[in-house]
Amino acid sequence: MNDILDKLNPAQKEAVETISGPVLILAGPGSGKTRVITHRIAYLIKVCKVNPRHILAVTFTNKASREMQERLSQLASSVAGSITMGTFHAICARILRADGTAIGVEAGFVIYDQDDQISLVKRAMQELNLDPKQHSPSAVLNQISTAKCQTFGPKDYIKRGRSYFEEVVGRVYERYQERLKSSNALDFDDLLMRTVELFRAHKAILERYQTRYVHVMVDEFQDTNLVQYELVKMISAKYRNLCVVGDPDQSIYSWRSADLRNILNFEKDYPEAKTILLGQNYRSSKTILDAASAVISTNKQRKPKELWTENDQGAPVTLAETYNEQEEAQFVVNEIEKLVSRQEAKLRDVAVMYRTNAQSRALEEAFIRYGTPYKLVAGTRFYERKEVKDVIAYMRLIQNPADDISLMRVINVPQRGIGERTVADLSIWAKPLGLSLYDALREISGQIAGDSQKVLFSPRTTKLLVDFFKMVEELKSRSQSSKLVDFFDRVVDSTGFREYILASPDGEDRWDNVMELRGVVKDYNELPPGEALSSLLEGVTLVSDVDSLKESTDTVTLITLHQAKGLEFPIVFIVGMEEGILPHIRSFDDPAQMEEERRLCYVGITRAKSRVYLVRAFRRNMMGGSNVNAPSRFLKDIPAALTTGSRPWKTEEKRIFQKEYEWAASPVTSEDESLPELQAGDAVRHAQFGEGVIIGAHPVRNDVEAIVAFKGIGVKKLLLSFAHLEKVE
DNA sequence: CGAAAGGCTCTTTTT
DNA sequence: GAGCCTTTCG
Repeated sequence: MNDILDKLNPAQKEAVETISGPVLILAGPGSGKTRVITHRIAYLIKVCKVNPRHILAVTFTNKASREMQERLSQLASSVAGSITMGTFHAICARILRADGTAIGVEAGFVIYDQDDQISLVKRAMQELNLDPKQHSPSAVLNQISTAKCQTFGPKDYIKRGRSYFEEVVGRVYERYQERLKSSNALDFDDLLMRTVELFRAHKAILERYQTRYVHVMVDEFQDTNLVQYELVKMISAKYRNLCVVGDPDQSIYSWRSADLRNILNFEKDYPEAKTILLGQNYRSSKTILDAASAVISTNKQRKPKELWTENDQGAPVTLAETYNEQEEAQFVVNEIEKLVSRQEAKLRDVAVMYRTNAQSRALEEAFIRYGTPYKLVAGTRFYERKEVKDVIAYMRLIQNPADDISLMRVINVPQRGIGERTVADLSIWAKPLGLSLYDALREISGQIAGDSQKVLFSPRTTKLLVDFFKMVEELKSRSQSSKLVDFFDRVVDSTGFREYILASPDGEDRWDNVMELRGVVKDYNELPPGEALSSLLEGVTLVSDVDSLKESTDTVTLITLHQAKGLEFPIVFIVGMEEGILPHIRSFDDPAQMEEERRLCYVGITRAKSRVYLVRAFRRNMMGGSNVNAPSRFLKDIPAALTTGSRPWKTEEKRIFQKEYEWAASPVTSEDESLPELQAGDAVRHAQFGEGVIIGAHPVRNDVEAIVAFKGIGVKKLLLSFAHLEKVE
């Protein structure tokens, strides 16, 4: 049994053994946090003989939860499955499905994601005759979300409202909640807020959970918001065995209402709390840890804490400057190829991190051009793709016909002649009758049969509406009887979705996405029909992209800095180390946000075990135009002794001049090897870029890369096997 | 009345 | 460059 404690250092051991009362574990990066949590749970079960049913563990992502389950089953095999583990949202969804009826939440509710939330805000604003140009729906939603994270309902919000804007938001908020209710839907924030509401209103229910969960643990506590903390406090109030784990320096979700004060308040709310610092880093080289510390130590709103490692000094941090984002991507790919060919790393050891999703584009292009396998973690996130959301909306509508948002999404997809105007009219007609849009369709179908004289729509439109209604009814009856996959195929088939997708631009790719969704559907196939559908729908709303990150294949990982939290890689590239990108321009006028950018940079660097590359570009194309960005201020904070490569801020002006000159002049040099049919100096034509001159060429893998200066466009690097250059005389 | 085409504005990060 | 909205055409 002592193997649970054997391989732990003194601080880790203390964290594992302190099982009663409140505990705050401050865990630096790479300090074996996951290990401590899993060992602590194993210790509770195996040594203290705690029934696993009595343990609740909250994680930040589903992936973290799965990983913990896996590690746990190695330590305490058989029982690991029976503890409650998951994200706040997943756990709350479970609680509300079980007990939500007490506060009027029906068990069959659907969960609205951000996309749906925006649609609903727009709809609410429309109903209130508010101009979306005057108040942006996303700003309004933001306010609503913030309010919910502080458990302010519409009434509380309106009471507090001071400005004109808040008055408007209050009205929208009220209407928004009404609409959620009539659609039998909850949004992300509702899952949390309404669970708190449930517990406040029904002490008996709360007590049941309090009695069950004797031991409560929360991971990534620095990124919890007020409702989440409230929830945790309520559930653990009876036994006060609450263990929270976090690192204030890695708090990067304040824009999602995460509140660092939770950590400060924890010590206030639980004066008897024991605080344990995990300061030894087992992940990174000394150099990397020192560089990261140098970056984070500039923050003012922070308690310094001592981090150390017994790992080797390791390689210096590589700083690199490139001309633009294409060259930046090129540099990354070349460097990776070098590492791989020297057998210093496999592709799977490498992650390329960036601040904004848009930055992945240039990287992807370079990876594709060189044929280096990669996987993109976000981009257009899978479940947010139009084609995927559309199919899901069909299924949601079938499961919950009250879901107006889903109905509006699909009623004319593929186009069946039911336009905006018709839907608006339908909505206006349904509202005073208290009908959902779907029930309104049912009424209309009934009227046709009953030959009512009330004619709402033209005969043509009426027929279209009735046809749609009948189709959905038909599918609904299917959903009761068929296996989920058969039902899925039926949906895609009888709605005409398949032909519609295949006929659209990039149809093949989009169809592949639908088929990928079908693969997910298969996982639920063995459940009984009714249950299968609702589990599927909940699953697809609450998963994130990191959750599906597989380690098995040997590819480079492209990932945002936010998503990289909690992961580790031997080799990390951070690109876009520029003012305006990292730190992001939106943080310039707010010192608190600037500190968060710094933490983000810190999180990125500390993901690395052995090598870090910090790359920046002089020029970057953003919204059509091209910008010259100064090097990131974070680069300056890393002592020169820890780095290799150019310190860009010294040579910057010179570089800009040289580079701009070189590019503008596009001199035809003689650095070339000769090509099969083309050589330097040849004039060529390209389908997209027009006419140009070959500047140089060199072999790449089993291909040749040509460098071509195009008239009015600039210099491009092209692989001959792809580019189809045509020689011009 | 719906669909297609052109013009406008803004770009962070996500459970 | 893309999504969103408005205008125009059928």
